[in-house]
Amino acid sequence: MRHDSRLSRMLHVLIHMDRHNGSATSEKIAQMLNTNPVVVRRTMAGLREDGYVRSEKGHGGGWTLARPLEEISLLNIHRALGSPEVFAIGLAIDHPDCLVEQSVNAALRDAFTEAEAFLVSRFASVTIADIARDFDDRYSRCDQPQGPAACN
Amino acid sequence: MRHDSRLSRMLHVLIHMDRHNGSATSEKIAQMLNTNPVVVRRTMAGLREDGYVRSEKGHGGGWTLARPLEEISLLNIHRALGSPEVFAIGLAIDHPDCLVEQSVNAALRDAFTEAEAFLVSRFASVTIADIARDFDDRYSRCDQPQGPAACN
DNA sequence: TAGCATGTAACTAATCTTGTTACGGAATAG
DNA sequence: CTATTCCGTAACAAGATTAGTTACATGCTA
Repeated sequence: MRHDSRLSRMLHVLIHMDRHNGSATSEKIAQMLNTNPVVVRRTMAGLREDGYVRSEKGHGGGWTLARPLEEISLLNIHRALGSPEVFAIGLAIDHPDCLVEQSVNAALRDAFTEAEAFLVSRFASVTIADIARDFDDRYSRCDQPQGPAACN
Repeated sequence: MRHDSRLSRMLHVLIHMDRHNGSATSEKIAQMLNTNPVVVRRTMAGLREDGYVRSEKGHGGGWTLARPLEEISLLNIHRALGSPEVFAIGLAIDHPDCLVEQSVNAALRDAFTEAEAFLVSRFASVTIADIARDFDDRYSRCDQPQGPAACN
């Protein structure tokens, strides 16, 4: 079962956009994510619709942040991506009328519903600015001579 | 992203096996799950290795419960299935040396780790007998004349 | 108006899971 | 001891989903 890494990727992009503060073309972003411009446009479209980024055409165009990172939570981005399915494990619906299946699914549904509520509240409580601050910490530490080799 | 419904299906099967208490062939189970015998054997193999069911070859063979449902938790079955990935959302690893990616992934990993711990403890606290009891409730209720149409 | 950048549809490729076929081995009935 | 039944497993085919790609239209700016 393959992972959906769009959330991780979008957070990555938004922080880079903020720190480099300027506009970035889909081409540039695609290089950053090891993918291609069309995929970037597809993915960023949701963020634009929800007002977190803006896109401009023509010379000097590209993508820019529409709001400060303090005002964007992980949940906001999750939703902007269409609230993709969180779990890779799901319920069987082979015999919807079977009472055994109903009991099994009710039990599993309870557990997954609670776990998702937990995750959602966690996502709501973290802003991208929080993550960017953590990045600043790492960066200042690795800026030292004895720091890690790669700080791109 | 397609769901892995093996957990739900295996719980379903185990309860049926217990309530009908006798052995069931892969063929029978396959019919119950709208699938085919080879898939059943593949999936049940893990449960057998962990000692929850036994399989016997030849005439009158098939699958039987090796332990009472009281002693089998949802977590046991989850593990017997190889502890499949719980989440459909994952971390991007396009640039492992990029400190921004590291910060993003650290934040996401924290959230997912906690959510998974929650789910695991939930799974550990529910036995299949608990679910079977819930089934008994539903069954006794629907046994009434005014109950649901299908009580297979 | 030339060139750059996004928007989007349509198609291709890669991947993953499930379903299927085929055959081997073990147990049992008769 | 032989035919039948059933599991075990490998190997292959089919189906579904996602990411990647191509192509072309639109819009903006110099």
